[in-house]
Amino acid sequence: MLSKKCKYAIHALVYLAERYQQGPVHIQDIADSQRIPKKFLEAILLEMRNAKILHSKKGKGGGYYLYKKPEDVNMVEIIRLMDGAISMLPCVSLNYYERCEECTNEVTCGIRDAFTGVRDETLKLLSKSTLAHIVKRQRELAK
Amino acid sequence: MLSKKCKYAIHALVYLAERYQQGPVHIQDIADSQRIPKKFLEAILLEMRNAKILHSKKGKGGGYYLYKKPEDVNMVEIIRLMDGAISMLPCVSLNYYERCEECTNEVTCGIRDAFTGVRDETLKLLSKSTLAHIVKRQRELAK
DNA sequence: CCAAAAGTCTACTAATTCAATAGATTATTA
DNA sequence: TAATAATCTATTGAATTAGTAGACTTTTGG
Repeated sequence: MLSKKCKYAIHALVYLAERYQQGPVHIQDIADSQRIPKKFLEAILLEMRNAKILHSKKGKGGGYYLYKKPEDVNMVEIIRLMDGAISMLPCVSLNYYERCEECTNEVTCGIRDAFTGVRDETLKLLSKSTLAHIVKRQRELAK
Repeated sequence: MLSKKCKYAIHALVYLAERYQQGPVHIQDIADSQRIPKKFLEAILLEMRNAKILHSKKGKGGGYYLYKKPEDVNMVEIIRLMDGAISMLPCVSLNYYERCEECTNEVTCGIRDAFTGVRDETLKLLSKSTLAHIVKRQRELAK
């Protein structure tokens, strides 16, 4: 399950993607519309800013806006940033690999196969899922 | 990520599957070989017993053994039992569905699509991954 | 038949992670 | 230059996960 933080991040990003190239959006505006605690959202946006996904503008008329193009931001990137590994087992993770403590011998472990497959499929699907796709889909559904 | 509990459960099951139809195995034996805290393992095995995956025999010469056939126990069943939902979002879960709090309108939510796809693929792969497969794979790798 | 073995059950406690809040600070611009 | 809005540091509270303790029950081999 994705954490609340990650879900908040996705919703905030979609909101910003819907307003791409329309100037900065206030944190307060995002917080209100997406029902996210403002202070928590601040931290989340800041993290995405540091990851160069968002930019911000301080002072009057400031706020946050997408730095990357909506078609260049996919779910894999967001989940990794917010929650860490995509895979279900650390010993199968590409970006957050860790040796399985409970594994006596990783080489002969028959469990990893299935989870490697799941990881690959998940990455394939989620990397295709971009903010641009989501916004498009949203607009179709709203008709 | 799967919880430790779930990983312990999988390892214990694989261990028992390797010894299928060879009589009951002591909790202590499983705990020692798989490096699982015994008391914690007790609770895990009990849960799987209540789910009719395992059977147990009390008293001297007792222990736990697989009740279901190794080819009939797959990863989906174990993960659901130990950790709950397989899907990454509650609003996309088949067995643990919950309305997304942060979703203003679930019907027009463009986020769900991708995660529905991930759920389906994950279920497909993990339901094919049975104890029998894992043991077989393990024996091949050990050669 | 009874003592030892081994699972069962209830109830905690500790540790970690997740979620949220508070408040002071800095930068910007109208 | 005052108001606005993001930035940063630090903490707190809540929930979940992991692990422990100990008494109880059942079974069976000698």
